[in-house]
Amino acid sequence: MKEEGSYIEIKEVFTEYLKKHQHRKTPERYAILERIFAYEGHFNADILYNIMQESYRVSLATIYNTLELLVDSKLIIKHQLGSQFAQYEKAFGSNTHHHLICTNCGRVKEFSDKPIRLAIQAKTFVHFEMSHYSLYLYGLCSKCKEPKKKSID
Amino acid sequence: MKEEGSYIEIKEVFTEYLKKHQHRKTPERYAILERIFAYEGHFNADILYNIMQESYRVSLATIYNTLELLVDSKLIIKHQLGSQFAQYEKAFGSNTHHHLICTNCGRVKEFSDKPIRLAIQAKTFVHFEMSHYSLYLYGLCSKCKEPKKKSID
DNA sequence: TTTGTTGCAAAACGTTTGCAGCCTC
DNA sequence: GAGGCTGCAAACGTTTTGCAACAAA
Repeated sequence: MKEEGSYIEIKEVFTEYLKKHQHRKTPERYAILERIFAYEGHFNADILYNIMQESYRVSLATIYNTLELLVDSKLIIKHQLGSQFAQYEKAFGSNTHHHLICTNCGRVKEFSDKPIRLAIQAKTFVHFEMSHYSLYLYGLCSKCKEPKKKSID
Repeated sequence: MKEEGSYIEIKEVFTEYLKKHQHRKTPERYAILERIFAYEGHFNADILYNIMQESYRVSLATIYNTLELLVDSKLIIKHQLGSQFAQYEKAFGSNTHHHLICTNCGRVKEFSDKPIRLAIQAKTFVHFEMSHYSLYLYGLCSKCKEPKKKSID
């Protein structure tokens, strides 16, 4: 897995993708990519839309359009973490991680685990070519497990 | 993990759950459970609604209500496999399995893998109590990978 | 110049909710 | 009989779509 750090590199990957698929290199698309690059953590279309208003004004339709391109170009990952709306996160710059989802409050936390990662990566299929994966562990977070004890968290 | 086979046993589990949570034992709820018990594979609320019309007529609202109870009672598992709508499957009668999802055609296949299962089950958290998990592997199925070669599958 | 892309608003989609009547407890 | 559950339809929130204007190629 290549470690892609700078925005310049990410931008190049996106440009290559757009060129290859004969999509246009619009300022909106790069503005969105730039904003995502600077954003830490999970986000959804609405959050991104609100953030964008500060810098480069784009419509929700364009947000969705661009998110789809970014997912297809493997620059971001789309999650459906149980809620109605899709959540996204950068696919570059950070290590593979999994998600803990509290079935009571919906809170999402990330964690990494080498044995799990290795076990999954070791798996190969004759009739399937894996590109990426998502592991979601559901359960109760500390707050919902022990409601009597006030955790600051 | 206890192997629950017959509908009688499943029904008992559900009855226990309803009793414990002071929910009423309505004919609609049992009719839905019975239909799910007989159904093979993944389904969603709409599919279930259509199937139900053949035997016991219930409204979509009741379908959703009952699905939530069944999820809560751990008799079925809810998945968000990338699409807009939730998919469900029985949590009884079959082994733990994971999902292969084709990013091109959306086809879903199941597979089992002991090393992966053990690695995940070995993981414990101080501030999180795992109840269940979902592993989704995304990629290209044989049909979408080699479109020239006709696979019978 | 061509045609993909944009913004806007309306539509679509799965799911949830409000409410009157019903039925379990 | 009280109150949870049902069916129905309307409401909801996210995502998609239709269309005219725009701009990248």
